[in-house]
Amino acid sequence: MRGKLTEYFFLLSAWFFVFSHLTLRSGMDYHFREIEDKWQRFWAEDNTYRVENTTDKPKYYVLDMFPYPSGAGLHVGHPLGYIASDIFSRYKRLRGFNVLHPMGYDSFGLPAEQYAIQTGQHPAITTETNINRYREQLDNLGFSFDWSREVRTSDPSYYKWTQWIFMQLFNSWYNLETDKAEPIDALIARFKSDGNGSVGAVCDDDVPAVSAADWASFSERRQQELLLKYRLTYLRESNVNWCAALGTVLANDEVKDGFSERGGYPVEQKKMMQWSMRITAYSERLLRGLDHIDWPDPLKEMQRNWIGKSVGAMVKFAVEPSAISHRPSADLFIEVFTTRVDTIFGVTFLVIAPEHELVKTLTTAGQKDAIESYINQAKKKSERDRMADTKTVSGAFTGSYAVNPFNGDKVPVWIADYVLAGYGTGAVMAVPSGDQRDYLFAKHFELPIVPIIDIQNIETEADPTKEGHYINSGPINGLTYKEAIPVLHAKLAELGAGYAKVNYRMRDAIFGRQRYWGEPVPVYFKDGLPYLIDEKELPLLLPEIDKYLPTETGEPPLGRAENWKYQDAYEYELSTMPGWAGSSWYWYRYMDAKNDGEFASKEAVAYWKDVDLYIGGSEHATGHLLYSRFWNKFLKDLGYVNEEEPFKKLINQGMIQGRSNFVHRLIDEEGRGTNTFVSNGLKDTYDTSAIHVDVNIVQNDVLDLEKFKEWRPDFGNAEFILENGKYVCGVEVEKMSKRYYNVVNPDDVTARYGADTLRMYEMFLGPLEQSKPWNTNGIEGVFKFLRKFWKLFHNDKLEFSVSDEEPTGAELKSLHKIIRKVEEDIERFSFNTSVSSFMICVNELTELKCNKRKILRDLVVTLAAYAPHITEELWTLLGNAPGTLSYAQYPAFNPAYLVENEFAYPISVNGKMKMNLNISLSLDETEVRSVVLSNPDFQKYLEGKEARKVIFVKGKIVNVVV
RNA sequence: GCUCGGAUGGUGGAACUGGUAGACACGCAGGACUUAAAAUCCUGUGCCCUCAACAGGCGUGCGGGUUCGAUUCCCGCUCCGAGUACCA
Repeated sequence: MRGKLTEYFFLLSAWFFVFSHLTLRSGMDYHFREIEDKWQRFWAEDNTYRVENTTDKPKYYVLDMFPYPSGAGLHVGHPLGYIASDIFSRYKRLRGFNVLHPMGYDSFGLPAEQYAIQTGQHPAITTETNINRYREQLDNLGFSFDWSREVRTSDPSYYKWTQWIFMQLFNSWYNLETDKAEPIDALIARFKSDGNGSVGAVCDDDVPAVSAADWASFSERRQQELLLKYRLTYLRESNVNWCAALGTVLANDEVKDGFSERGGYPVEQKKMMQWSMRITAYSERLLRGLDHIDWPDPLKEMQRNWIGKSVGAMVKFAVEPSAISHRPSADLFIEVFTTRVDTIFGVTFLVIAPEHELVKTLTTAGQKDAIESYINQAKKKSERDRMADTKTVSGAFTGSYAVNPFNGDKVPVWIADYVLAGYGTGAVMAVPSGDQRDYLFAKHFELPIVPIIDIQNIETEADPTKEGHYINSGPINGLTYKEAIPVLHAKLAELGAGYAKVNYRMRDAIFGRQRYWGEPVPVYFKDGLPYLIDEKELPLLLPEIDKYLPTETGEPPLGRAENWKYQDAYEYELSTMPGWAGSSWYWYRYMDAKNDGEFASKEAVAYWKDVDLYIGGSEHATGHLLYSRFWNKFLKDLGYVNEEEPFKKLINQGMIQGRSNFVHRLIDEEGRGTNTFVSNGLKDTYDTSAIHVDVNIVQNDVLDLEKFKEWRPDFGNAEFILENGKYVCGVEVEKMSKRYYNVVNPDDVTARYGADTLRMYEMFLGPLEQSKPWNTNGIEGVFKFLRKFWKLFHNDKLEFSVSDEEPTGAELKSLHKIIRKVEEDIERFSFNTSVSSFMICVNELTELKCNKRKILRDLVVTLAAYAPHITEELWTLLGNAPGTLSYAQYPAFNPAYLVENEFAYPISVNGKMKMNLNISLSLDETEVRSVVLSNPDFQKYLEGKEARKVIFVKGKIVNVVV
């Protein structure tokens, strides 16, 4: 304790030294460090931003995507969204809302585990360290988070409820009749009374028909097996992305080009028993829900594409028996999904995926070698290879034929890797006249191409249009597309050959990882079947293990836990939940973060309802944001929450890219680097190579030569060829990363300029949604602005001095312009323009030498959301109680102060601006017309010509047409 | 390939529903203050022509169009960024 205290004082005095040094150096009177420390401490001690769940104020929920606490700490790009959301939260508070603005950590994840593997350090320990560092950095920026509601997904008190939600999913099925999830008990009751024949449910494809009598006769085991086919989370043998190097399974969106997104290791397809989430049950609701939420259109579009709804039909093609030697049954069919049944008479062959289950059956003896070699070749191709040559046509004939149910034509069955096993039925009916891939395939293998529409042009490529009238198409000849569809659907039903069907691209989400640092799945196995542990035993704690690696037998790390058994008898599930588990419901936990009896109380959920504003990156479009909507809908179906959609409005903040600096090193004749460096403007006259240089020793692209020599002692005696006495560095925009020496730590910026400057500067940089490179070139301007603002309240002797005189019209006008502007800008998330307007306002008031209390008081409130520290300080200097600024009232805008009676009309001739004329705004069109035309200065623009027409827009423009 | 964004001075950007393009800031140049520097303040700064002022011409990626008037709307193109990947 004593040691800590001494350390504290030492640090404090060190700070004061740095601080007073800075002050003396710059001679400034705005002591940001002192002010910011003081108020950050005050807010923490005062619990200024603690929020209650019960008030008579309207609620407003502002959420940031919580961070994964990485070892690298925050860089200057991370806080961009947090600053915006903080400004918005503070503004809403000033508008009388009860604002929930929490923060927490998505603290389960791979990097901590990878670090544990390397160092043996428990991930919980490194995670804790990283969180503390993040917290310190966040605190430095003056955010108004209610830290009493902090959540950490890796904390047992939190993952207890993640596990609980998993249990609810396990205990639920999706009823298509009511179009919602329901308790599994209701399904069991149906089985008991009627069997499963009448049950409309989302379930596995291979569910057998079961009568009530069957069900009653089933063993416990068979009953459980059947139920598992209906549960919303279920075990399934699925093709997973297996990454041998990571010893784990990756989700589709974690694999890029056949390699793991993290680490870049090769990924192969492997069959494995996996927990899955039946998100497909919600496809339609996830799609429809997008129409009712205020999200950026590109983001919604991404989700729509991901869900990938297509309306079409299933059509069965009977396999022609003759050719097949070893036919297992008489009624063998190939089922295809098509969005163009209308082209069925143009089918000249079928194509099935190389992995299709019928491939073996359909291959005739004569084609066996060709098919096998093609399959082997397809297997060897990595996804990257397949992507690289989309133009190459490949495939093999099985030797079998199928029969077109509509006209009885025999068509050959081929295999080709352009047909994917995982989509639709893994088989397509090929219509070369209407589909370009089919067309290329037919041309390549010399298969027939049959035109089916009269105006179709298939000379050089397929024509997919639906215009015109059908030909060569039996019953639909002469009909248009619209007329043909009902005829075809009727025919399909009549023939028993198919039915209309809606297909989705989205697949069920795999919900398990062969990893340690994640939520344990609250399941144990008895006779090879999964059972939930008792709810009272939650949380199922993550056990200690000796090493964070898979076991020797290839089991996940949890297999190493000693004596880790349910009731000392049954094996627990050894995989853990994926990264997105904890983040799929966290916004509810913030509502009632400490509740030990529920994930959040009914009252809290009823009060806060949903997130009004969510700010985060668009990279989560098809992961986190889709899973969260899924879990939210599920929780609503069971009555635990009240809203169909969790995030009413969403804003994507752009990425802050790094801005790298280079020095240009002179190269000698042999191509070796020398000890001489050339300034950027002169580099083209020499042979040079560029070397990254730490951006922190560069200011406005000018290199600090001494610091450079210090930074790279190996260049301690470097020589420089300067331009205008300076060494100018080269510049490039790259990812912000340690290896480019372009990482800027917000702590360094706040040490130099303060948090208020950093906050305003990040906003000043440009529109929130836009990605932009970080550079500090303009930060001085924002810093100067704050000092000017401070000066308004102080006299020449740097004493606080405001006057109680009545404000003038000009002063009131300036104030009310900014009151309106900030209001408008914040509501449309245009924070950058507000900062400019604040500068204009302070420039105007400085010009007017305004230090009137009545003006400055309101200005302080208006600026409070952007620069909370300096405004708190001035607010108390103005005589208000400390801490009350956050809950003050945003000043009311009074348009009366902005009324003008004159306007400097731009006068243009033929649309080109020529001059300005001050004209009273009370004049109407004819009066203005005569004022302009009779103005002597204006005559010369007419050049003696007649004014043919005068366009007049009141308060805007006068345009004279000659 | 498809989908969605974007392109404005030396730089970041502004111009909200078609109405004075370049606000605000950085940078740069010049000046004041200072022994000097820092800080601060003042002036100028889209490009071209002009000694300069006045005046003029050009100008929002490129080419057209609609309009009294286009950075803004329409058509075609170029380039950059993001997402997606043979989806039947």
